[in-house]
Amino acid sequence: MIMFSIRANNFSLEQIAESGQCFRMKASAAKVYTIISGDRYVKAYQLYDQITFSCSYKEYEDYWKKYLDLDSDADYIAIDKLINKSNDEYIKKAYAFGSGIRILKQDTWEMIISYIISQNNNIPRIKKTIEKICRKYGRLISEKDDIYSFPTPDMIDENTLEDDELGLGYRAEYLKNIISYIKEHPEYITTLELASYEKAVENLKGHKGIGPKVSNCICLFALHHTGAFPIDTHIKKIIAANYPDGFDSGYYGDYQGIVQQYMFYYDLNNVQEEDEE
DNA sequence: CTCCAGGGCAGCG
DNA sequence: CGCTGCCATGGA
Repeated sequence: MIMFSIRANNFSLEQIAESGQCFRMKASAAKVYTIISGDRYVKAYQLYDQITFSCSYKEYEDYWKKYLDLDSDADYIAIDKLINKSNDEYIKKAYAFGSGIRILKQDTWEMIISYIISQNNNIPRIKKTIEKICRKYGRLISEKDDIYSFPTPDMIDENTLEDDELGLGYRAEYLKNIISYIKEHPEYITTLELASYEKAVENLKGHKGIGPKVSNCICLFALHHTGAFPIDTHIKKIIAANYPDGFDSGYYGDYQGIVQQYMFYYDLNNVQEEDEE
């Protein structure tokens, strides 16, 4: 098998997989993570700061390096300094807990669909629904590992999205609308990727089923606008419990999206303590 | 049984 | 503008 290794700080496959920003990354019993994006996949294994990938150096350089945000080490050094010099004890705890998180650069089309599904939904069910969509419309890309691609727009028949097996509920109509729109405007995704953060958010919000939260998630996890700060139920809960005078995400400027992810991950995975008051 | 989940929309004022 | 009730689905 072709393999390739790198070393990295501020990087944890486990934390990224459990961070809730990606829905198709999963670990096998041997702590080997399968990372899937569009019609590609790679397996990765981490021992301390060494990460080994089941792909060639070229494939890593061409795609996975950027996908995993491993070309942005300087940003994570900068945010480490920014958090350490602040006096925000909650953020310091959240950062200490999840400092191996990176903001992935995921496929734009895949994130549009995934985050529309995510609304008023929970992570395990979001993952199941996306898996069903891939099996229903996607292509078998690994028989050995039983992996299906995320379908492209033309692989999806909008008229079957309401099938009970998918369990999309009222979200089926939202998907139908955006998929039809993208089929009629093939340049849409590229236009989004070239747009500024402000224009991308506004444009995304113009579609049914995409509001402030979903649009900011797409901006953060696909378009890599790390100044985006999606506010969901967890972030609201964190702010209510820890910031009686409100939370000024602007302090972290272009890195506030990364801070948001530390907060989210800490709230999601640090289950002991908390819940007093 | 109720409550909740990476919210958004329509319909108000 | 901001606020409120409703929206499908499934797991706890």
